[in-house]
Amino acid sequence: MTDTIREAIVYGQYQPGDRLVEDKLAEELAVSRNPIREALLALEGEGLVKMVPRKGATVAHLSEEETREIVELRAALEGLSARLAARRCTPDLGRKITELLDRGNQLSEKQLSEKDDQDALEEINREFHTLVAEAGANRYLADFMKSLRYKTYWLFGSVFGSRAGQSWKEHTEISRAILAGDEDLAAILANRH
Amino acid sequence: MTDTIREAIVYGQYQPGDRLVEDKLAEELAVSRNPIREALLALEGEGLVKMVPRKGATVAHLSEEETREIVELRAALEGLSARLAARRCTPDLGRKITELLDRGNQLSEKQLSEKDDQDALEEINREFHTLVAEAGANRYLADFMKSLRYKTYWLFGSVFGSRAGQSWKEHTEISRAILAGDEDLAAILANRH
DNA sequence: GTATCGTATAATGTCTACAATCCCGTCAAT
DNA sequence: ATTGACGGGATTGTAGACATTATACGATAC
Repeated sequence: MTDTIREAIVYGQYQPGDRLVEDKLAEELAVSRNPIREALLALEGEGLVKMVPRKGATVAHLSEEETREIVELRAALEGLSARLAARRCTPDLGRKITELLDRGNQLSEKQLSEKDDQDALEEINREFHTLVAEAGANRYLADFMKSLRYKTYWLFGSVFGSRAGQSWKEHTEISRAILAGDEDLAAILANRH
Repeated sequence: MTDTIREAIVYGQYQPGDRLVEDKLAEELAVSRNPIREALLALEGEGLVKMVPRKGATVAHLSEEETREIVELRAALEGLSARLAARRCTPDLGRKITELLDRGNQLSEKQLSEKDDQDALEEINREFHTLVAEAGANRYLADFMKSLRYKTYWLFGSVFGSRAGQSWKEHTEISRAILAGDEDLAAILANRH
């Protein structure tokens, strides 16, 4: 239920500022209001929904200010995450990362015109970040970054495709620094990324 | 409702691992199960409660591993927060911080044996961190750190009192770095703190 | 014509009831 | 004695109904 509504928001089915009326959602999704309320509450915790007591829920409307804050924070935390990964990366995870890198490189060498390829690359992108977070061995950081990534995708989803190739090159460099255990370099690269 | 349960957890009324049965909580707090469910859901989002579908909610049980992760993350983020504060601190906020520092210093010079004084100092401590977060001008970071602070208090609440004096000296130094706009120093000091 | 008050409507907050599921203890069969 | 099936009790998930409150619109007074 939560996932259904979240995707509807992230994929743009509901626009920022739209009211999310419990009765209507309940009818559309063919459940009672109770599960809807719980889903909205969870989404509020993630920052995608804004709830005002006695007034109802709306899709969160991120001001430029907040957008800046999210991007800034994500940049800083990607840096921190990469630093921790460089410090702690186990051989096993290192192998997985290089493996994923190979797959990504193969894909990005092909022409990127096809929709399927782009989707696949995005999926690999996500996996890459997940692996780095795992290597950092800090679940709280990993969870928080996951929600931040959701939000940046939400904010900039449309322009991701065009940067996919560039993005992948940067991943390669970051990985190299992580595998070499160079904390500072990994942090700087990831921050810029 | 949420606040009531959270405090009961943070102040140790419910121990980690304890089951939180909706019916019983509902009866104790004299409401129906519905508000309870919503509160538990919110607390799960904060990480104080663990919910398993169809099995129920328990007070989260933080392993040593997780404790380490929380402390590590908080240290890093306090550093980041102080860095941002040093970069962005407005004159107005600067005044407020020095003001708060004075009040804190006055209090910490008195003997700290009295319970009231300790409580007051803790309150000022909280305000200090809140001000620094505000100066950093990043609400997402500020919110996240607030929940981290809740958790560290929960984990180490009992030993806070003894460190209050020491802690306050460190605050003074951090403030000085922030007001001077020295990002690196502020970050390092706050990280260590 | 404007402002204010009252009422109607719509939406949220809460409660009670019921259905679905899980857990534990008992009992029988091998 | 151990394992597996079966009930009973407890607990969660969901539905529907009621109470409470915010908002919008219209009527009335000035």
